[in-house]
Amino acid sequence: MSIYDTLNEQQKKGVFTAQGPVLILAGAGSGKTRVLTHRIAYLIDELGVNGWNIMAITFTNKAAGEMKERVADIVGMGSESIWVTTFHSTCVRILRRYGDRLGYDNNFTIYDSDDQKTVIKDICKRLQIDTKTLKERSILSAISSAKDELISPEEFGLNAIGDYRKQRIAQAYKEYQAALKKSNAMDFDDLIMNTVELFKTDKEVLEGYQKRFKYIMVDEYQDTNTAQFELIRLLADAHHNLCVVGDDDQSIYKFRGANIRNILDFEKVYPEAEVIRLEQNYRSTQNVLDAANGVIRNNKGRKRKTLWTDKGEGNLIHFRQFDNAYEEAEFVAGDVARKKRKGQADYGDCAVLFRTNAQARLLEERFVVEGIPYNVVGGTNFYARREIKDLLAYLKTIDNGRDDLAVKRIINVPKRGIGAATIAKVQDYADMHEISFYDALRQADAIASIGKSTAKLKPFVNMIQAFRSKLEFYGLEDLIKDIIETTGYVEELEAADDEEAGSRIENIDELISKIVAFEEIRDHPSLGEFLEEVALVADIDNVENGNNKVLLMTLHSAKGLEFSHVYLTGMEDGIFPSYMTIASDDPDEIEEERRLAYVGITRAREDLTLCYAKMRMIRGETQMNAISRFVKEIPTELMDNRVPAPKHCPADMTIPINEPSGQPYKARPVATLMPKRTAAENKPFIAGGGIGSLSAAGISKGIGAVTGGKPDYDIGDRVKHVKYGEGTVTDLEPGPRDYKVTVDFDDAGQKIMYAAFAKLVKF
DNA sequence: TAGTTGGGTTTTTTT
DNA sequence: AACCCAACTA
Repeated sequence: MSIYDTLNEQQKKGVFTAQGPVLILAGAGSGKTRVLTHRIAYLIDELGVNGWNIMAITFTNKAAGEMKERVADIVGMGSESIWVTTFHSTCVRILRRYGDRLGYDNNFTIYDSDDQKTVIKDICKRLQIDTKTLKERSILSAISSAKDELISPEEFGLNAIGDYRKQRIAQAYKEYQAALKKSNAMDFDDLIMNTVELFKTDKEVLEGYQKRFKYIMVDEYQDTNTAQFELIRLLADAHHNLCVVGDDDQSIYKFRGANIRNILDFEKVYPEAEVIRLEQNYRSTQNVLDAANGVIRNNKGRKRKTLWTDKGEGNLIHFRQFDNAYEEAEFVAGDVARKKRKGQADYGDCAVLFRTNAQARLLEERFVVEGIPYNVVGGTNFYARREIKDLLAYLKTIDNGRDDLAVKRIINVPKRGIGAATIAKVQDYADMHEISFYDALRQADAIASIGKSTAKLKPFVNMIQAFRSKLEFYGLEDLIKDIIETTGYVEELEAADDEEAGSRIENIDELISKIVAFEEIRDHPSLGEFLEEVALVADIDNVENGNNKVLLMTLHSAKGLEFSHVYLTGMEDGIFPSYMTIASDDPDEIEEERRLAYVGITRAREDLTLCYAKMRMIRGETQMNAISRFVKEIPTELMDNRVPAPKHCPADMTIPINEPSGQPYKARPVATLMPKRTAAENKPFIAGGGIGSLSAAGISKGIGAVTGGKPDYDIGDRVKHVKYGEGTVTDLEPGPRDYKVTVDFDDAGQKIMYAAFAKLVKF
């Protein structure tokens, strides 16, 4: 009996074909992760390959972490040394080591989309680009696409000849790259493009990595872009032991540069490639699969694939129609509650999917009312929130003084009376002497034009310098608390005392928790590493399994996940497929949208519910939409089709799909149905959240973040802290928003902390 | 310099 | 509906 016995023939072929290029076309739910993990096990245990020589690339940190775990479970020794990471982390790791060969400092900063926007705005001003006709957003997306295709600013300029608009973008692109380099910063796309550049210009580096990575595997291959493919191609060039796994039907990231040709043309690039199809689905019932197949068969130009399962037919697909989005949300939350009550499903078995993040709002409110624990994945990234970005900017300034953006962000936050005029003068001085903004600040005395304001700049510089020198002696937790204390950041928020301030403070507490957690996990936690980790996390990465909450997320976020019970909401033409793709003359766009529907449907193991709302408020406008064409592509015999019965009717009523207006169900006026609740009114209902909560600010902050209550320990009690170990409580006093507890730890000495996130356990 | 207000804009998806 | 920005006022 070996671990490979449970694999089917095709899966075995995928595992045992270790040499040469391999393309595994893996339908949804066909066990591709099992193939990858067993393949790694086979390489190590049977072929004696050193884990050091294996690289597996995934798209999210979450997927990477899970793969690492599963490999460790089945491989005896040597799984620790395998590189299992995302494209972006891989590139950062390489560039941290060799970035200097491209003219960057190895402690470069990673810019997020917010930072990019700030940079491009400034450039548009300088180049006098009229942002009415040429939007910053379009410029950035043009730059991003160029980088995905490995097109340099120079090349972009050459292609732009004769096209004024393109020429302007080319200028902006050039300026943008210069600005980033000057700030010692890279954006997401640079990480990939620069690594490719490094490999192409530096044989020594490339050969080093080629020698190391004898076996390379790429997951979600259909979502790779041209630059990522080139990166992989270069790495695999010495050994050709490249195994890619993907499903062209699940390619949903074209807007991010994913090049579907990578998968469709794999055999052209590697004519000797072995192609393996995984067509047995182990996830869903026949009905779910038939529904998925019914939709996806309307796409042209896909690789032939027929998914089958030996599971039974299972439940019919439920199709539910509502008058408006409030009723839809009411139904979904109610249905989850009903299933829970009847023991048909637990919260953690359910997921609610939608096309756009904005749709989460109503659903969330309804889940709060019902008291159902849930998590919203995505929306505004935790690290993109203002207060978090502010504090991170302090950390970045301390870590990399060349990051002008970070310095400018915080120089007057909290208010120090340093205004735009002063900043402009400092910048002029910096430009003149070709030094960074921060270095210019340090020489403020020499800037004649500033005058009195010099007195305001000096304390700022001194403060940053002090943080830097103190960092030699204390850890990141002490640093962030010192920053908050010294700058009075939280104090200012407390003074503001509005509703938002409360949730901002909670977010800051959560940031501190994340820093504490980071320091616990790492052996030698450094500031740079923390900032790097933070820059590369995706929302989905923080979703914990096993805390039994309903997950609310976009269809995109749901890729790669599976749930027993899935709700697809907003099944309306104009929402899904989105209006943009319907209006587009490019038929490929609607096909990508259809693939998204395919992804959504195939997330379900047993039970799939599609929801339609006749009316929906979009950007302040009430829209009426037809039933999604994707619903109509599902064979009708697979569906039950009902509108919920009005209160006085005994049973649900069945009506034909094509005549939603035929229903006898009159809604009460929308306004009285579900009056909009303010955040304050929502507070008593708090249900979701918890540490690591990804929910929209304010609505579902967590159990662990509840502040103000008196802890269950007192002065003199012995307590245990997750990091500092055991100690004695020496002081406990009520602070402005939480108890401040002082503990004399046996090993770590005396610490003062807020009770809510100290999480001390009395014993 | 800081805070307010009114007007204009909004890609849908994200590493 | 919500956000962002520019212009205006204190």
